Parts: sequence; C-alpha cells; structure tokens
Amino acid sequence: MSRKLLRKSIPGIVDVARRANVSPATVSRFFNQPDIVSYAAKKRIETAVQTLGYVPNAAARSLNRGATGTIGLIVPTLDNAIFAELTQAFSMALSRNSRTMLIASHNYDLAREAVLVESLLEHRVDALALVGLKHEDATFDLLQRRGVPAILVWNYRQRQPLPCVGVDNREVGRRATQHLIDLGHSDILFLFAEARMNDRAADRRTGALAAMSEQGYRVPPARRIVCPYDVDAAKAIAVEALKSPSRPAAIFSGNDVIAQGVLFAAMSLQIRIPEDLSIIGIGDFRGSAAVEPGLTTVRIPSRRIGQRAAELLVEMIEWSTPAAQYDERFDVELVERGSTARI
Amino acid sequence: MSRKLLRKSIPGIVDVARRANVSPATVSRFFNQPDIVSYAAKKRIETAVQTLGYVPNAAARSLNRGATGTIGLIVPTLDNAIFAELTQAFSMALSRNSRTMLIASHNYDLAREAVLVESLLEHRVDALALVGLKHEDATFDLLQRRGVPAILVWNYRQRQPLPCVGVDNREVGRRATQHLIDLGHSDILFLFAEARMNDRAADRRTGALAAMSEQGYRVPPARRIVCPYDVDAAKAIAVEALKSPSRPAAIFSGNDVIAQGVLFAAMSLQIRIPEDLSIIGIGDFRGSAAVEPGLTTVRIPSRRIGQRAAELLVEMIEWSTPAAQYDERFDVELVERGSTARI
DNA sequence: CTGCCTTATGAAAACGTTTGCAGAAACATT
DNA sequence: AATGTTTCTGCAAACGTTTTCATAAGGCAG
Repeated sequence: MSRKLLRKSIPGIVDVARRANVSPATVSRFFNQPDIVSYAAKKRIETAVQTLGYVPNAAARSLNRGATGTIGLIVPTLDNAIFAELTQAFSMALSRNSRTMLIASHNYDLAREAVLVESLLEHRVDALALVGLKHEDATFDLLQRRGVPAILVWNYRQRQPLPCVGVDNREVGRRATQHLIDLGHSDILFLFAEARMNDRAADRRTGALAAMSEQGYRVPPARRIVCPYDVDAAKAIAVEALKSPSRPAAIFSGNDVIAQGVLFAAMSLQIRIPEDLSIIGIGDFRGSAAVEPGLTTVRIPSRRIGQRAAELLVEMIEWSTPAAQYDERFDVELVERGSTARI
Repeated sequence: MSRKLLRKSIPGIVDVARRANVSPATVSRFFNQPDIVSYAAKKRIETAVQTLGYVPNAAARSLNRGATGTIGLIVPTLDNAIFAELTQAFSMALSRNSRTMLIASHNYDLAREAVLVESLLEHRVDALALVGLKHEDATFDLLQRRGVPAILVWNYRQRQPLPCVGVDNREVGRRATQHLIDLGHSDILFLFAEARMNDRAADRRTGALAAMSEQGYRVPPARRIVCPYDVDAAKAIAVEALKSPSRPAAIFSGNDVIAQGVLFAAMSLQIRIPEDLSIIGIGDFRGSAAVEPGLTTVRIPSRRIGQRAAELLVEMIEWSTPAAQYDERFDVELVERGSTARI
C-alpha cells in the first residue's frame, strides 16, 4: 500500500510522456533514436525530463532488450596493487564502448568465485572476464550453458575451455629465475604465493623450479616458502629467513608486493641490496620503479591485457562469434633495476 | 526474429514451472519463501532448476519489487592504495547484509562523478555512498529528488546536506603538522594534493596551515607544492625539492603514497631519515608500517568508515528513516614510527 | 483533386518476475 | 456430517521499458 504510494513518487517514462503530451513510445525514441522525433516533441520532452528529474530504468530496459550493457570482471582481490591497473584499463576500455563494468572479488576463494559468477549472471551481464585459468567445474558449466561470452585473463595457456588473454606465467617464473641464475646465483630463496587456488602462482613456481633444475640446481624444501601477497606479511617472513645463519644470496618473490616486503626486511636487517642480497619481483606494479633501490622485475603488461580483454568481449557480444579463436598471448619483459646484481 | 529465438534458449521461471508441473508463482515462492511450498513441489522444482540451469533474472525481480538489493559506491580512484581498504570493508559489510556493491571511479573529476551518479541511479541502486563532501549541485539535486538514501564518506564536517561518516581532515592536517612542530620543526615543505576537486586535500591543507600560523610560522609559497597521489610523481617532485641547497628539514605529505615517494627520494639522495629529514604521511595504508624506516602517519580508520557507512545505508533503506541524524565522526590517531625525529 | 511517398506518432504486446486474492484440498473440531 | 482451519496452489495484474505495426498528417507529382 504505502509502499506503492511511495514508489509512485519516482517518475517513469509515462509520466514524462503525459507531461510532454506525447506517447511513451515517443519518449523512448527521444532517448534511443532522437533523430526520428520531431523538433517540437523533442523540445517538450526535454523540459519534461528536466522538471521531473526523470532517470531511465535500466532494469526495465534490459528486461525488454535482453541486454544490460554491463560486463562483469571478477578478480581475486581489490585490496592490492596487483589488479588495479588491469581493472582500471578494463573499465576505461568498456566505457569507451559505452558499457559499464560490474566488478567483484573473491579473495582467492574459487568457491566464492562460483557464487559471484552466479550473482553476476543474475544481473545478466552481457559478458564476463575471470582472472586465471582455473575455476570450479560449476563455473565453467554455468558459463557454457548460458552461452555468456566469457574470457580468462592474466594467465595464458593454449587450448583452454575459454579464450584467454594474458601472459604465460610459467615463462614469467622461468625468466625471473633465469635472470638470477645468469647473475651467478644458485642459492635462491623462493617465496611463492599459495598455489592451490591460484594458477598464476602455480605456474610461476613451475617455471621457476624448471629453470633451476635445467641448470642442475636443486631447491631444497627450506628454500621454498609460501608467502601471502601482503607487504607486512612478506616482510615478516623475509626477516625470519634472512636472520638465519645460512641466509640466501638471492630471493625470488612471487610478485612485486612480496618483493617490496623483502626489500624492507633486508633494510631493517642492514643487509645491503644488491651487494649482499639480490631481489627480483614479478609484475612491475606502479611504484616498483620508485622503490630504492629500484626493483628488478618481470613486467606484465596489465593495462594492455585489461584493455584487450574488454575489447574482445565487446567484439564477442556484438558479433556473437564463436569464441575459440580469441586467445591472445602477451610477451613479458625483464626490467633490470637496482635490486639485483652479479654475485 | 533470430534474436528472439536465441533468447528463448535461456530458461525463465515459467520454463522451470512447466517442467516441475507447478505455476510460476510457486517457483517464485520456492526461492523467496521456501517454507510455504510443499515438500513434493520443492523437490520437483529443485531438479527442474538444476537440469535447466535456471538463474533468476535480477532485472525482472527488481522491476517488480522496486528494489535491486544493490548499493553504489563512488570513489575517486581504484588505482591506488587509498580507498582499497574502504572499498573492501564496504563490500564485506554489504554482503553480510545480503546486498551487492556497485562501484565506480571518476579519477577526481566531479563532472564525471555526476555522470556516474546518474548511471548508478539508472541501475536503481537502493542507496549510494560518495567519497568527500564536495559534489556538483546537480549531483545533490538528483539525489535529493529521487530520495535515494545517500551518505558522504571519508571526510567529516557538521551540517552537511547529506549525512557523513568520516574523519575531520582539517584535524588530520593539523595533527600531522603539529607533530612536526612538536619535534622542533619549523622549516617544513608541504606536499598537498590538488585541492580543487578534492575537499579532503583542501581540508588537510587548511588544517596544516592553521597549525603553522598558530605558532607564528609562515609557510612561503615555495614551501607549498602541489603533488599528485602517485609514488613515482611524488618521488620526482621530492627529489627536485631535496636537491635544492635550501632543502627543508621536514616534509608534510598529503598522504602515505606521497610520503613513500618522498622517502624513496630521500634514499636515492642519501639523505638519512629521520636524522636529516623527517617525513610524515596521512592515512596509514596497508604497508606503511613495513616501509623502512616505518612511516609516521596520521591513521584514518578506513575499514571502520567503510563498514559503518555500509551499515548505515542498509539501515536507512530498511527503516527509511530521515537521514539527518546519521552523521558519524571517527577519531584519528597519530602513529609515530621511524620517519620523524626531533630536530 | 487524387494518389503516393515520407515522416512522425500512438496502441499494444512483449520482457521475467512477484504478490494479493481466492479457491481447493486436507485436516481438525464439534 | 457439518463446519471451521490450515496449508498449498494458481490466476492475473502489476513493474517500466522497447519495438512492431498501423495510421495520420504533410508534401509533392501528376
């Protein structure tokens, strides 16, 4: 009762129509194909919209049209530099194509991710981007059944169930490790992120360990530590490791956030970088160049990935092309700065 | 034609109903008030939903119910540590109240913010949170006319047109400055963020300059530099300033991002901190404690702000209370770490 | 003045839910 | 056996748009 009354206060297209002395159809056309409505009507509608403060109802439109103009992005975390540039670029590219981003994060929990996917599908996103290759079966199933254009970003590998746009993280891990090896290091501490729900981290580890074993180096368990993507935690872990008498001469960090933590740990222990300790990161986040000493890292072109993913999704929506041939692999690049040195 | 055909492929509530041999109404009740539908029907509906892969259509529901279960948050930037914790806490608090966050960012451009507000209103958010006190008149107008519960977060001041939850940034600026003064500093370089579209920055500046003038200190124009919230840019600016022969003995940084840049600038110039230079930041972001030396800063309880804002909005929606008495001011706290010292 | 094309408009049927109302069936109470 | 209560279900009317189809009005050629 009163609820209905209250709701009446917000004007709809028919209110505008009545006030402008036209039919709702004309008002709708005023917004969607302004060129086919007469000047006089346009004028009247315009003022009616103004005085009523009319704002179109996206739900109603999407219900009718079958499309929302909305595209989803699901990232592991927002709390962190890691996906900030990706998100930003994705969002910009979308708005250039007059669509809106719906973003959600699951904190590296794939079960929660499945829930988020469902929630985004309830909101009828026209397409969806997921970070990483590994997801619950339920997630893949749902996506496929609904036929929602979807894309996997950030990690790349051939022949995935969905098109993917990203970098080969095995290569990333390998490159970072190889750089340390090239500098003469063999006693390297590896700080990997927890890999269970994180295929990027898993791939980096695989690549790193492969690079080592190819050179005949073994990596004892004590030299493989799991470390969260968090400066404070990384610093604490690194401090512990660096205080040991058999401390490593180089540290491979799962990403730049960890690397920064390691850097600060070293500084707090008066360990000179890069003389006494080489540190390499992954990602080349914003700020990684500014740190002192500058962080040597493997650059991931996150802005380009984000932008390209958005463009591809738009393309997939507009042409409803079979998604198979959309894979795209970006190259990574070693950025050598001051945190590594020849032993 | 073919469009309609295609669309038919995605099952609706009536498809489920048909398959389960019940009416659509019953299926609807199955989702919304499961307890009043018979066990047998529930069973049949359940399997129908499963086999069809039915996902409810939020647009249709919201059209009927007049509420979307969705709450908007508009922040200046996502690209950055600044609002990460706020966003995270906001989002968590919402999902605890079974609502979804819609987030958008405008890059410190209030005109763009106005557009975003309109877009969120098109999506019929049930409520809306904006960062900061200052917004375009059009924004306030729109919000008021629609009667959408809205709240201003992050900055606090009495008697605002909308309820606000945050800290008094004049006090923040004052506290940071006072700390430097207490340590015996008077030659302080102030790195303020551009204040035109940013009332938080403006207030911090006001507070900082007030603290100075109360002590009878003047701050010459050369000691007030505008600096973006970006580590790299801040570092570059600070390097420039610190290379000057008349370099300051202390630097007030508009936030912790700037402060980090300053820190790295000092390190790159071999200026010892805090012996030769005191640095204070604002915010106490994640990681500010880990930096070496630890960053002295004024802590803003961003998680609590985010959470509280979300809770208040939910409250406002559910009770549709007059919004006036919802103001909430959080205290700030000076966190003294290693980057400042008595002169 | 008639007929034909163009342009601008309106009427009405969707789109996929929810929900008030009413009825049917089952059960309990006299 | 009649009546009253529950419990469950279906019907149908919203919700606010868009879009198809049809029609009216205006312009122009003959």
